[in-house]
Amino acid sequence: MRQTVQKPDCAAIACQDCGLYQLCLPMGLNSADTVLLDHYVKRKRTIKRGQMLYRVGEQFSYAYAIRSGSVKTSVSTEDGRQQITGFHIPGELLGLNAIDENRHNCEAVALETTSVCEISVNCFDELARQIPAVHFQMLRIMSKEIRHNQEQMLLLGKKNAEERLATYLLTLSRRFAMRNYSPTQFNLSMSRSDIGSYLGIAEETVCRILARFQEEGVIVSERRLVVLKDVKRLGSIARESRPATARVIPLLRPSHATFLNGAL
Amino acid sequence: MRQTVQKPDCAAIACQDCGLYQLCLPMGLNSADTVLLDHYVKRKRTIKRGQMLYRVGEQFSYAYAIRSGSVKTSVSTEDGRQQITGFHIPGELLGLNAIDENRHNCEAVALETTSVCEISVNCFDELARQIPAVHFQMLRIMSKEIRHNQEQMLLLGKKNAEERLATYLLTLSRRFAMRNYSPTQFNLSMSRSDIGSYLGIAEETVCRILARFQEEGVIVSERRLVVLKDVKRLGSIARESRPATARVIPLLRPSHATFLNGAL
DNA sequence: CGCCCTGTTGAATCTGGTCAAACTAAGTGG
DNA sequence: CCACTTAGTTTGACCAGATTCAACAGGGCG
Repeated sequence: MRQTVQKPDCAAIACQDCGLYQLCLPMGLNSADTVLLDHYVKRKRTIKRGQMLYRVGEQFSYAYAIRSGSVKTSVSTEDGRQQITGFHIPGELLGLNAIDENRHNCEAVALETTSVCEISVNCFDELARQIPAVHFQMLRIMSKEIRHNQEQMLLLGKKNAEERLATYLLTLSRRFAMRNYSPTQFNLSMSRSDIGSYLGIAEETVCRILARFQEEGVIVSERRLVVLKDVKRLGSIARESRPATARVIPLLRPSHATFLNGAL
Repeated sequence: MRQTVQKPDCAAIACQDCGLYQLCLPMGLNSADTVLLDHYVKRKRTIKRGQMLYRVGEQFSYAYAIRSGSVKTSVSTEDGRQQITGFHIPGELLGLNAIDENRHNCEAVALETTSVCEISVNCFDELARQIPAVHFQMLRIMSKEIRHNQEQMLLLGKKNAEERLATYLLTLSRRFAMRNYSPTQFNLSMSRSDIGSYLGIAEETVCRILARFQEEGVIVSERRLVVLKDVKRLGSIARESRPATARVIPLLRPSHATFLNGAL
């Protein structure tokens, strides 16, 4: 069983190339030995489109780092209406928010064939005890998620369909850019229906607005392929809360340095 | 300056009666000495209705524990539309989600005269180093917020105005019940406009639906006073995602016991 | 080749928003 | 103590954006 796992293994899990850089990169850990050891405990798992990573109510035993592919998370009303709360791409860590209730409170489904890395919660314990910085990273990850959720609430509560779509396309664009993919041309792994569910509008509305954007020359959209033609215009439609020029924020700031316990 | 603060002081901050029980109660700390020491570093602050606790972009220097009163947090679009993301009552901890960017990403405004306890972020560092359980509590607090936000996204994305109001009243009722106030009769500290902003509907709609509920005998509402007359009915209107019978979840579970470092 | 899923477009309907106005409660200042 | 102001609340009338229902197109896959 996993309880008898050795300490270095846990560190390894967090620091290999399995998509967990969200947790380990900012820590500046020496990964030489961890890479060496990561065979021991890393548990890769591959799931096909439509398969579930975890479901509501399920015991929280693992967090998941996405290696490749993409995943949607969602919550539902008792009568089956489903709200997608997020799309997740490689490098992101999933499931941490189950920590409070010890069971997952949303479900995660693969949008395409997806490879993930399971991290046992016990491993987090281990990791966190050894490397205080891991704790801080966990806090940051959750903090980031809260910020995203706030933006999404603003979108769902106050924006009209056009603004929602524009915001959505721009956010995607930025995320791709951050990972060195083209920010103006990309393939969507999610269906129109998924987009609608995420944005709180009907899938027909998604189609209509995309068609309108295309008419106006703002984008070109052909099924799952999207090309942004006029990012500026898109931005003015989106009317976002934050300036488009994202400030570069240092990964770690002095006042939190003690969290790192000298790891940096 | 606060950097020279002694270790016990920080523990004291977290464990006095200043509303921080969200952070310390589950830890089972001996509060005798901490109460004794809490004069040193606790910084109480009282703000009047409409005054701001922190604003967007402001440096993240303090988290706030609410002692009395209530606070709303909100985010806004660049053209001024405001989405209220949460109402906060005594015992709750505010502002932690700024940890990632090191600056507040929402604003917090008092709904009435409100007394808070400022906790320096440096103190969290101190606290967390001494008592690993504090880290775990911070994770839990943020996890809980994420869960709330997910529910709210479901509400904003998929529910109609009636369902939103019903959900809102029931959620309030449960929160009051949890603090040993009457779950069926309470005063709202927020305006109709605030409720509307929170639920993503116009304040006129809030009025209309409340009037309808009253006609149907589900509630009695007189300005800020609300009396729930038919909780069952309200529940069936709300169509919530979770069963009304909330499971009792143990504060700490075995697999996370190591976080506590034997504090329990 | 034909089925099925996804996406697209059209038309009718309706929920909830907007605008406007009246009303209430609570101050405020003379 | 009362006239006046102001903020909050309530109700009505009208309208627009988005949903719903329905029909259809087109790719992908067995």
